[in-house]
Amino acid sequence: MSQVYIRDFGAHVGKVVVLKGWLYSRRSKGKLHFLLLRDGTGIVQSVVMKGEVADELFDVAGRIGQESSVIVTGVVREDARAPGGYELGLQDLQVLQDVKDYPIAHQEHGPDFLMTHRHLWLRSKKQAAVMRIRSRVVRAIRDYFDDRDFTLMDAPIFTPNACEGTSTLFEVNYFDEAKAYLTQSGQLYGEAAAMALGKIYVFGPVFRAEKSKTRRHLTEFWMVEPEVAYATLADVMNLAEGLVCSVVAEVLKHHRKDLADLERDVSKLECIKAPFPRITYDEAAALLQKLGTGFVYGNDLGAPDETALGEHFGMPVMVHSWPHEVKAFYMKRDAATGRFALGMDMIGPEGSGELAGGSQREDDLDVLLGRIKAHGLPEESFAWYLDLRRYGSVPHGGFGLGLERTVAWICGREHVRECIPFPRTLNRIYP
RNA sequence: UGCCCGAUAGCUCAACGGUAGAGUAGGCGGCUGUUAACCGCUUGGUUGUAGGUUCGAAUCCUACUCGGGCAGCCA
Repeated sequence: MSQVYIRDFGAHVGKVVVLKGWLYSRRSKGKLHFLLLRDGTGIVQSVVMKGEVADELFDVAGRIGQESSVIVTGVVREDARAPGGYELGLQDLQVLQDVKDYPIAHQEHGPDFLMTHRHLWLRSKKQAAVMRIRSRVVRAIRDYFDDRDFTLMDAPIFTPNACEGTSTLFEVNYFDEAKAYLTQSGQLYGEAAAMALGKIYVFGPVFRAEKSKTRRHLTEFWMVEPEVAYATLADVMNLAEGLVCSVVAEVLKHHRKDLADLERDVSKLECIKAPFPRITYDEAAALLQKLGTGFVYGNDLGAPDETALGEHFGMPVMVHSWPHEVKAFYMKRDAATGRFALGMDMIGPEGSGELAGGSQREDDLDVLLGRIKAHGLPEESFAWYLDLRRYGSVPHGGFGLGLERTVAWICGREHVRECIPFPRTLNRIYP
C-alpha cells in the first residue's frame, strides 16, 4: 500500500491507497464529514462516516483546520456526487500538523492581500492550475526548439551596458567601483551565438526598471529569444507562428482540467491555428482608423490599438514593416524604400497585448555603425557586436516572446503577476 | 512619471455629519451525501498616519504613507 497521487485515482478504483497532502476545505453534516484534500496534483473529496471509523478519528476529521497536513488511507470510489467523479472512503487519518487560522479563506480577496500571501496563495486551485500550465508552456517552448535542432545558448544576466540602449536598467555593484546592469534582453548575445551555432535560443529572466504598473508588466519576467542565421523577416514570422500554435496545442492536449478550473473558454484557444494574419504597419494603421481607436499614423501602437487589433482578428496578429523611427537601431530596413524596419510585433487576442516582437537584423557593418552613432550609443560597448558584421556577416533574425504574457493569455488571467510564481513589480519585492 | 480610485473586524464590504454593522473566517451547539453545504448562538474595531473644520468626524478639508486601475514604455 503506497502513496497514490490524486491525478491517478482513476486507475485505482476499488483499491486502498495512501494520500499525502493537505486539507483544502471541509463540509460537515452531523455524522458525516466531507474533507476536500489536495496533494499538488489535484483535489479530491474524502468521506468520513461516523461508525465506519473510530469515534476519536471522526472527531479529529471534523476539527482540523484548513491546510492541516495529513496522511490519509482509504478506498478510491467512483461516485457521480463527488467533484471530479472520484472520492476516497476514509479509513485512517494521520495529522502531521493541525493548522489554526490559515490566512486565505475560500472567498474573494484583494490583490494586495493575495500578493502579500503569495507563498500561500499558490496553494489555491486556480493558482496551482496557472503554475502547471506555465510549466507546460516552458516545456512546449523548449521542445519546439529542441525538436528543430536549435541549441540553447544562455545569455548573461550581468551585462556591462544596455543591450538596446533604451530601457531603464537595474544597476548593481560589480566588485570594486564597477557597475553592472541586469540584462533586459539576451538578443545581442543571441546573435553572436547564432553566428556560431546557426539556430539558437536564449531562455531566461530579463529585467526592466521602467516604472510601469499595468496588468501587463513585471520588472522581472521570462523571455525566450530564438535567433537564426540566414533568416529573413518572413522566416522569423513563420517561426513565431509555429511556436505559438505548438504551445497552445500542447496546453490544450494536457491541461483540460486546469483550463476548466480556471473557467477558461477553450474555444478561444481551439481556434488558434496557422496561418496567423500578417499585416503591414500601413494596413494596421488603415484598419485602426476604421475601428476608431484614435490612432495617429507614425506612432507606435498603443495599448488600446493592440486590444482593438486582437479583438478584430480573434487570433494572434503579426504587424510588420514599421516606420523605422519607432523601432530599435539594430533592425534591418526594407531594400526598396529604406523607410520601413523589417520588424514585427505579434499581438495576442483578448487584450493580452504584445506577446512577441522580432525582426530581421541589420547585417551591414557600416549601416549598423551609423545607426549606433545616430542613436548616441557608446560605440566601444558595441565593439564585439560589430565584430559579428565584420567577420562573416549574414542575414539573420529572431524574436523575443514574453512567457508571462503568453501564459496570461492562455490561462485567461487578467494580470501577468498571477503567471509567475513570485512576481516582482514596481511596488512589490515581497515575498 | 501623469490622471483617476481606494484604505473601516483576520478577510470581503456597508454605514457618507449624530451610539461602528453585515457576510465570511475563528469559537460553541445541531444535522447521514455535502458541492462557496445549511441552521442557531458567539468572540472580534485606536475606521492607514498627522493635522484642520465642527457642539459632534469613519463621513468634510489639507498633507503624507501604502495600495489599485488606466496611460506612457515595453514582452
